[in-house]
Amino acid sequence: MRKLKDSRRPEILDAALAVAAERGLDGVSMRAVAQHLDLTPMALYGYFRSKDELLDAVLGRLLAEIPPPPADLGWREVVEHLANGLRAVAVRHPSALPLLFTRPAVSPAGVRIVDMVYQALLTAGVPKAEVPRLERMLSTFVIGHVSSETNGRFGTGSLDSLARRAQLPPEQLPGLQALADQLGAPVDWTQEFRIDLRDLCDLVEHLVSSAA
Amino acid sequence: MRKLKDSRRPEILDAALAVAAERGLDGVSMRAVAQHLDLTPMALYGYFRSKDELLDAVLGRLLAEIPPPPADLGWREVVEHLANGLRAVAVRHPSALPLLFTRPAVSPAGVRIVDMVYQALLTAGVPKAEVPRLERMLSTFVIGHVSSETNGRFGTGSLDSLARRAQLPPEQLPGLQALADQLGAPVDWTQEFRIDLRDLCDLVEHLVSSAA
DNA sequence: GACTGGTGGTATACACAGTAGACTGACGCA
DNA sequence: TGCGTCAGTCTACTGTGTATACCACCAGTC
Repeated sequence: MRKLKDSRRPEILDAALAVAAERGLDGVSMRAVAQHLDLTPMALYGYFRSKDELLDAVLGRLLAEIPPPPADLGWREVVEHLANGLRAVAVRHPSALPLLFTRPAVSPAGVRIVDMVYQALLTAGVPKAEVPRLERMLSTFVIGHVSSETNGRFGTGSLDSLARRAQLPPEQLPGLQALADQLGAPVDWTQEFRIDLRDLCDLVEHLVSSAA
Repeated sequence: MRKLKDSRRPEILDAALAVAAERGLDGVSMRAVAQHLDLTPMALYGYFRSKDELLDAVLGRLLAEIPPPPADLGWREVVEHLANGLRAVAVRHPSALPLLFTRPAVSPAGVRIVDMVYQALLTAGVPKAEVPRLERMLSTFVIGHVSSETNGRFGTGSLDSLARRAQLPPEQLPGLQALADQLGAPVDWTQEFRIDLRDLCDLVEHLVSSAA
């Protein structure tokens, strides 16, 4: 296993993000990244053993962009800070975001974030045995929401939802029919994200108080 | 835009799933699927306009595998039925699962499922204006959990979590340290999924009662 | 019987992907 | 002077999605 250089690794990750922004994640090829740096593709293999490893590093870079929360925050604020931090990253790098759900976050930055959530839940009074589960639930929601938002699972507006309905006879979709007027309205995703998060923190608090 | 044949579409989707099971989702190439059917790759283009369209159809097939809930279930049971149905699909086709989060579910089967959740929430007494949000929250969790479980975001066991910790000095990870004994234990994902879902349904009920 | 149109494929070819392997040139140090 | 390491190049192989062109068959219909 040959040793890898690391001098220009950050530069390469930036190039990969730039390419992703310009041509989408599928456009991130070794050739494209190399070209962005005026290099040959094979030069990258001195820094990353494979394309997969490069993409893992890109994900690590994304997570590292989340600023650490100030020390004096309460547990809810910590959770919100981290969640909003991830969402801000998503806004900055929407096209790179699918990485979040397609590969495990094994980078140091990822571990650090999980640890902060653990601490937050512990100070909230969650029993030790429940902490890992609730961390998984929260992170699943946050990553899932942010990812759905940017990759289109939540639909790209009313036009889309109308088109989907048209595939089936309306009488087979009573729920959609009953909600016809709600579904046309545009959604403020930032607000929805905040409310969902508040609800989930309420849930945590509820579990704490009912366990006591 | 040429018209597509549909006679052998199901057969092709089965072949794609079989290839995914054998060689992983990345192994699903037009050539591999064709070979599985003793065809040339180009024969598939009579049935699907592109590989993307084929994969969308595979996702539709997965969702169509979820059995419709019996008519006499309460709203919580409907939600649980659908959630467990999706999870069962995930167990049957783990390697195809990343499709769930990487492309929007625009198939009729997907629309039908969303509609059933809408109906469930309405009968639960959720105000119309809140229904779409809660559906998104629930589906985000369900898809996210199932997807995390099968694609490894939840880690592949204690060995993995130990390895992750080793990347950083332990004194930087007080949360992980405090939970050392919990984190080694194996997790019953089926149970965790059920408990999470129960908690989320409790949350829905709480919102209903506090809105009244 | 010839003509037409649709169905269900094949054959060939192109541009692009990841990456193995061998190589080149520059630089620091003995 | 010569050796080792670093940084990057060049070439080539295999595999990918898919456009274009073609062919064989079979049901009607004039």
